[in-house]
Order: sequence, then structure tokens, then C-alpha cells
Amino acid sequence: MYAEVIIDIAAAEVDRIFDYDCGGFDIKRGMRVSVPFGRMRTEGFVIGLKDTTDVPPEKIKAVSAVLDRAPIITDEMFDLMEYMRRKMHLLRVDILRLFIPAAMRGGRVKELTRRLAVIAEEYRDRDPDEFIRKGALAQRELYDYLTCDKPDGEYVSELTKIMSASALRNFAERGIVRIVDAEKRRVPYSDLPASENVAQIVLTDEQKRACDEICSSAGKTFLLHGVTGSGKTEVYLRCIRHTLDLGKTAIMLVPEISLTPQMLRNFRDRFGDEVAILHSGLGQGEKFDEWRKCLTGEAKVALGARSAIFAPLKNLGVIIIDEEHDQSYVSERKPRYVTSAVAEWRKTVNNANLVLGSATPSIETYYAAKCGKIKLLELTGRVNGRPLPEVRVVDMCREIRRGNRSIFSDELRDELKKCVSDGNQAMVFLNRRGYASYVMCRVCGFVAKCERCDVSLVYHKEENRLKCHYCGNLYEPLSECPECGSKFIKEGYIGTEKVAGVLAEMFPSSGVLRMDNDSTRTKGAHAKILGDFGAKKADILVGTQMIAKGHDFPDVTLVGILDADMSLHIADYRSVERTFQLTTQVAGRAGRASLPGKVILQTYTPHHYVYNYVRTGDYKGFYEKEINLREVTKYPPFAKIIRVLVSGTDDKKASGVLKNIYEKVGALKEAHPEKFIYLAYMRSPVKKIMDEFRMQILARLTVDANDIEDGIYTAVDECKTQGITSYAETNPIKLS
DNA sequence: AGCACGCCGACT
DNA sequence: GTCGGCGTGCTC
Repeated sequence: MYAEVIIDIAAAEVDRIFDYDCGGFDIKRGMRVSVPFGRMRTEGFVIGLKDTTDVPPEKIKAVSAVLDRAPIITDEMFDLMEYMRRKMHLLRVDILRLFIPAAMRGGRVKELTRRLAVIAEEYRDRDPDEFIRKGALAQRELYDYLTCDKPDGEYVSELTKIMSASALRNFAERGIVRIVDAEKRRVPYSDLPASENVAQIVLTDEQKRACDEICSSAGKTFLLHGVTGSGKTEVYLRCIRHTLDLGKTAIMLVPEISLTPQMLRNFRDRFGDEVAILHSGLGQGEKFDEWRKCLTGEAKVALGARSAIFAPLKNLGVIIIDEEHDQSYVSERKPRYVTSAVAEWRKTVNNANLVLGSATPSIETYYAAKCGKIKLLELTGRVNGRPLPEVRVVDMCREIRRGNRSIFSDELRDELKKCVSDGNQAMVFLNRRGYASYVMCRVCGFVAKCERCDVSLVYHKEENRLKCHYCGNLYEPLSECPECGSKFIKEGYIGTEKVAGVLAEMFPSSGVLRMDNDSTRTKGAHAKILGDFGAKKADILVGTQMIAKGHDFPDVTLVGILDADMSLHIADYRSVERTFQLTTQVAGRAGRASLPGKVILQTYTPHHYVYNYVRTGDYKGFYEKEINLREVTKYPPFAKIIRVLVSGTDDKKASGVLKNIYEKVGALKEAHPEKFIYLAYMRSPVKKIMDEFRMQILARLTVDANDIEDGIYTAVDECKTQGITSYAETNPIKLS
């Protein structure tokens, strides 16, 4: 018997099938094996078994160990691997690595069955003084922990993190603690149905109709369009409940940021132990446990961020993607994949339903719904019947003309004062972190730039350093211009750090919290800031788009949006859409409970059409305007944009590779000119990052040009060169 | 990813 | 003469 093995090394050269002799092991497809590879020993995935091989016998080596007792990769996932390889041109290893938790790789989890420590029956209700000597504090602590906190036992691996390992060994030797096979542990099913009575929420007619539509279908895709507070989550929960009742399983995806404790509690309340949580905040061990619960069928619902779409659940009945338009569903790093494409695939093979939910769907999704490709379900009212907050658009040019040069308009300042003195809370949104976005000499125009990247530096006051937002490099702040020696240094656009400072001065007695990439560096900082604000330890929360999503603060009555134009003037066909989504989302934070909300949106282009639709909360109006624009200008969904990015430290070599790819694409255009709307190559808008020069090819194709799209991806594969990174992406979310 | 093979410059 | 630079190629 021969095993077809994919070696666990992420390199294009070894992303092939290697045949190994099974060596008498009972190997099944989907298990991992340890194999000799060249002069080393590596892990590999068994993707198939066969009786004969074409490889000459002298080359064949034997598997040296089997790492799993049972397959960890299901047949569905192997099919998905094949699909992703064809469609997205990814390496098989990279895909397989996405499917399993990191803890499984590199022998970090040696045994598939984990060891569980339980207090032995005969020691359970005895006086510990009889068998633990007086000074043995570690033993005493362990005994108390296992009898009181973990009467059902605890994993040895977890236990040794917080308790003395030697005390545990001592107990095990004396028979006080029994070490049992974790696989045999029964799930306590008993307490599960109890929580159903917590809240018997009565659905609105719209919610009920949406639930009925979804639950009575199979193999369909839905867009659930509903404003903030329209009760989408309740619809999701009901659909999942219904799916479980049918004996099927469910995946629910949310943007990482929305995985708040409330959300988790919601799911735990409804689905108890049947829900597995999968997200990056979990420790490796925890993640492994949750993932295994999915694989063994112990869990029926997987709740998590993007990567939870790969949860190893069998018999999927429904997949839900909440905040469908969110950028976090497109992976930016190494294996680049689009979550919705994976979801669509899993939906199809499982004959499951796919529910895309959003208050501000992406134009492409709404278009698909309008065309009848997917089914549109709408929730038009808010569950509490509360009107959407009033949005006031303030012209900042007018403020300047009137002599107000501060970052706040008079109206926003007055409202902030009123809000705080009324004992309410406010949120101030600015999508730019740091203190000042660039530092410029007023005499000669010198702008401080990063040595390694083609971007200007941002001044961070707390650190008193100039910082590069691309590579993180820090520089000494400038007191004078290094070019001309002048002391007239001007600070550019303000960031959240400065706003927080100004507000702290304006409102010395009310706390001001700041939430952005810089203030949430450390683990748990996130939860702390939100927790403090929720507990009203501060009256004002300043932040970037981090504050825009999924948090309910009942006492927030005012939302200030500074410089809403920021995302508007980015040279990108989606910039208007993004501005609409972002501002609408931030605006939705105001007035969620009993108090009415107000939003003050500051802009230098108050007459831009997008603000009209933001003001009235008119998604459909915005959509109509935008879709017309896309149609006449031939942008998605009426075209497909392919971007090829090539980068490397060697500028010449990189541009050589780009030229090679461009020639191949040019040949494609020659053969099918009617499929190309646009084709060009150029330097990337950010010419250099981390000392790597970046250049790109942009192609705009007709929507039916799937073959050309694949041709471009193939051209990129064929031009892979040592030391040069290159990749293609379709409808990229950013173009920098 | 590793590691060997291989073909040109400055050292004991 | 040899030690060693890292370019290219192979691993069932």
C-alpha cells in the first residue's frame, strides 16, 4: 500500500504529491504522518492511498509514524482543497494548514486523545488533611481546585499551566488523582434545554417571514438586509435552532471585532455545549479543543471569525455571514481567500442555506439580490420601534470661513458639552490613528518619510516618535527641518491621539477613552476599553473604525464623525461605498436604548451625494445611485478587476517578472480583445514597503471572462521567481 | 524548508 | 593551493 502525501512545507516546489510506502501502518486518508524527506523528517498529510506507484522503487521511502488515530481532514475538506487550488491558485499545504488549528502541527499535540485528571472516587469526599501533609500548599491547592472547581476533571495540559505539575504527579502516583482518556469523557447534556426560557422574544412579522423563508429552503443564498437594531441576530439564532432540530449543523461568521462577550453568551445560552467558538483570541489549546468538538460532532454550531468557515462540521444546514460587507472577510495575508466564495462552495455541496446579513450590504451583493441570483429578505423596522438617529451634516469649510479653525464644529462642541452635562455618553469617530499624519517643513516643504517604505511618517505623541504605519519603524521627532534647518515644522492631519488629548482638555472632569490600533496593542486591551466605557468610567470614547461595529452602549446619545471625507477621496471604485458603510455604521451607535440619538457628521464636501443618503439612512437610494455609476463606468459588478502585485528588494528583477507576466497577459488580450476593458502596468501607489519595491498590473475584464481571469492567475504562477513575491487577486479590497 | 552540489574570489 | 560565498536543484 502506498500513501499519497502532501509535505507540510510551504514552498511551491514541494507542493506535489509524494508517494510513501505505508510500512505496515493502518493509514487512512485525512491522517497526518511523519515521513523522511530528503535528509530531514517532516510531517505530511495523507490525501490518498493506492496499491501501485509510478515512482521507481529505489526512491520510495516508508512512512515512519502515524500522527493521528483517525482522519482529521474530511472528504468534504479535500474537495474544498481541490476547489481552492483551482480557483484561487493556492498551495495545497497552505489550504490544509487553514483547515487545522496551529496546535496540531509540529508535534505540539502529541497524542490525539488528551489526558484528563479527575479526583479518584475514594478520595472525593474525604478530609484532605488525612492524606495531604500540612505544608504541602501546592497539593492542597490542586485538591481544592479539582474537587470544587472541576469536579468533572480537567485536561492535564490545562491543569499544569495553573497548578504544580509535581503535585499532580504525586497525586497520580498515590492514586488520589486518576488520569483518564479524554475521549471517553461524556458531555454533560443535562443542563442544555434549561436556558430556553431565558427570553421568549416575540418576533416581528418581518423577522418571522425571514425565518420562515430560510427555514423552508435548502441550498439557497439569502441577503438579510436590515438596519442596526432590526433584530438580525434573532433571525440567525432561530435559523440555527431550526437547523439543529433537523439534525444538521451550522456555521456563523462575524467580524472578529463583533465577537463580544455578549455575543458569546447569546450563543452559549441558546446552544450550550453544542457551540464551538473559533477565533484568534483563543489560546492554542482552547482553539484545539473547540475545533475537535466540531470534528467529533460534539459541537453542532461553529461561531467565529473568517477562518471558522473551515470548521470541520459534517452535514451543514446553514452558514451565516453577519456584516457581510465587512472587509475582514477577505484575508490579506499569505493564503488569500475570499470567505464568501468558500461559504458558497460549502453551501452548494451540503445543500445548505447561506445567509448574508448586513445593514449596508456591499453593492455587489445587493445587485445579486436585485437580479434574483440570491433571495432578498428585508427587515425595515427597528425592533423597539425607535427611529434612526438624526444625522446632521456640518460643512467644515464654512466653519473655517467663520473663523473656527479647531477640529470641532461649533455644533459638535455644543452638543458634546450638552451630552456630557446631561450625564450621557458620546463617541467620536476619526479613521486616522496617531497624533499628526505627517510632519512637514513650512519653509522648504520637506516631509518626513520612512527609510524602508514609500510613505510619510506619523507623529505619535505618547511615544514621542515618528512612526511608519506600514513597517512600524520608529524615528526621532523633528525639532528642525533636516533639509533647510528651519524650525517651522507643521503638523498635518490630526489623528485619534490628538483628538483624545483635545477632548481631555475640553472635558477635564469626564474621562476620555481612546480605542485604535495603538491603544489595543496588548491582549485584552480591547475588552478593557469597551468594558470601561460600558461601565461609564468615561463619558467620551474616541476611536477609529474599531468603534464602529457591533457594540451596544445604551447611554450613547451623540456620535461625532470627524473628517468623514477621509475614505471618500481614496482613488478606488469602492471609496464612496465604503464611506457610506462606515458612516452609517458609526451613526448606528447613537441612541440604541431609551434615549434618542444624534449624529454630527463633519465634512469638507457637504454636498457630496453620499451624505444625503447617510443623512436619511437611505440604503436603497444610495444603491440606485451607485449601481448606475458602476454600470456606466464599467466597474464591479459589471466588470471584474484583476490586480497582479509583484514585489521584491531587487527593483530590476521585480520589474522583469512584472514584464514577463504582462507579456503573457498581453497575449491573452491579443487573443480575446473583447474581454478586456482596461489593461495597464504601473508602480503600485505605495512604491516601496519594507525595502521591497512594488509594482502592479491592473486588468478590468468583462464579467464573463472567467477563462481570462484564470489565465492571468496561471501567468503569475508561471513567472514565480526566487526572491520575488507575486500574486493575483480579483476585485481587490485595497489598491495600495 | 533544508541541504548538497558547484563554480569563482581572498586567505594560511 | 584551500576555504567559503550563495545560486540552482532535489527531496517519494
